[in-house]
Amino acid sequence: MASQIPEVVILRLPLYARTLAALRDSGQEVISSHELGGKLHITPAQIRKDLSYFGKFGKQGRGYNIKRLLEELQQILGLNREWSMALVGVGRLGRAIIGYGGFAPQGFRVVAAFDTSPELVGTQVEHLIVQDIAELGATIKEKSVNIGIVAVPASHAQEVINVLVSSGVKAILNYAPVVVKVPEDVRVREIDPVLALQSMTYYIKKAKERPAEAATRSRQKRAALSS
Amino acid sequence: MASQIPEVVILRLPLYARTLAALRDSGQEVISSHELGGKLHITPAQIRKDLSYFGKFGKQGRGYNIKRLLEELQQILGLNREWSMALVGVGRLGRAIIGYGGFAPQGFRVVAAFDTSPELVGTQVEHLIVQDIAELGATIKEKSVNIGIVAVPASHAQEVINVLVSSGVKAILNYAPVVVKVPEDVRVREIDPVLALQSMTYYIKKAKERPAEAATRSRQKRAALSS
DNA sequence: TTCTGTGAACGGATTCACAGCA
DNA sequence: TGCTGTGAATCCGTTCACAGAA
Repeated sequence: MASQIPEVVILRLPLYARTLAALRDSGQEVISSHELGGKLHITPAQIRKDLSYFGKFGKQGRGYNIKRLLEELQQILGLNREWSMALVGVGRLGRAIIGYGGFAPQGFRVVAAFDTSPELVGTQVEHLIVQDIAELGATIKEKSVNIGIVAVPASHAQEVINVLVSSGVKAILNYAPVVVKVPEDVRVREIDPVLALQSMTYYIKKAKERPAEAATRSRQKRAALSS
Repeated sequence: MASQIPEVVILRLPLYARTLAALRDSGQEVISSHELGGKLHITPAQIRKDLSYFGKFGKQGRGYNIKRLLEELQQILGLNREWSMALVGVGRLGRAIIGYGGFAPQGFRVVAAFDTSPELVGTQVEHLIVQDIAELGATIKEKSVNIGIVAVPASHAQEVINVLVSSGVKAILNYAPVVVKVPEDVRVREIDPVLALQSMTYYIKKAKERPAEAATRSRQKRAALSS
């Protein structure tokens, strides 16, 4: 029963959490769904409905206590702990991922890096020693890794993901430009800047072809902008 | 009139194009909506409906000619040309973006890089000389840049995007973890691996709390898997 | 008043189902 | 027989609108 929460809702929660964290750091204590919606281009009703799946966090007439709501969201999303991740593929992209400073402050840590290349295995990249992919299963158990990051060429992504999945990983951040097959209980998120670009070019092209009505286009649902 | 094509459809087209390109390279000549759907976890009906917004590209009883359909999609998306991009923010992330090998083969080229730091301006990064952001407007016109890439800290993203927009850029790839405000006729795509991770942790956490029904969860629409 | 929480109404994307062509 | 193209039906997320608490 209960909890069949739409996936889109889950995708928006981290956005709320991020924004609330920034507001908290700026010293603000309370926010209304209207004001939060203004910042995120989301309607106030949407935000209230999303939150209502998880409980009643607001006060009528006032809004939401930022600190309180943030803590609730972190609890819901599991952000009040550290998550260990294993990276596969220590090429140029993989190295950039290891060096990316955005993960650690949010509690995500790359604790192991794997590759197949004999030249790479054994070498040090930042704080990690590159391991052979044969050791993946053992290391994942040993270091309680929950998340895999795939940064290998598209042609090898599926096999790498098979190894991750058979080692028990349930969440994969996939930088390889392919849609992969995974069991029902494994989540994959694709990070692909090229796909993002290729959908934007459609709109640039269209606007150039018919410049007159450029602004008529429907955008994502129009946010009720605050005052 | 006409063309109010849902944005989700446009987001799927590059996926189709990518897959068709791989099939073409593998020598396959024809594909059915059923087979293509199997590779992408998309229902055959969805694919046929998506394509029907743009024309009739298939042959009943046979399927789609891969080369032909790919060319059509490239035409529709504007992928049959080069696109010039300007990068703002030459920190660690910015440098990784400049060095990323995935853009060029798809016709996307970073032709200028900007920063505000006096230490960086004038230095060379790969094939580019870092320019002061004050030169952005002029360079964008000069080099016919259509796309901006933002790789600055969240706190500066909005102002950088304001500059890009006022220089005429209509598409922005935003690596900064903030939702920014842009005019109706400007497209923004966020690239944020942390948000992607933070929504997956929800499911990992949930599965651990109620392991019994882990596999019961509804996934994204179940694809009718091929044979 | 102000703003939340929520059932009901709505709207739009997905899926169905079938006519029709190869 | 096989598979496309597409109106119709369905499903599901979004928005509405209002009761009710502060």
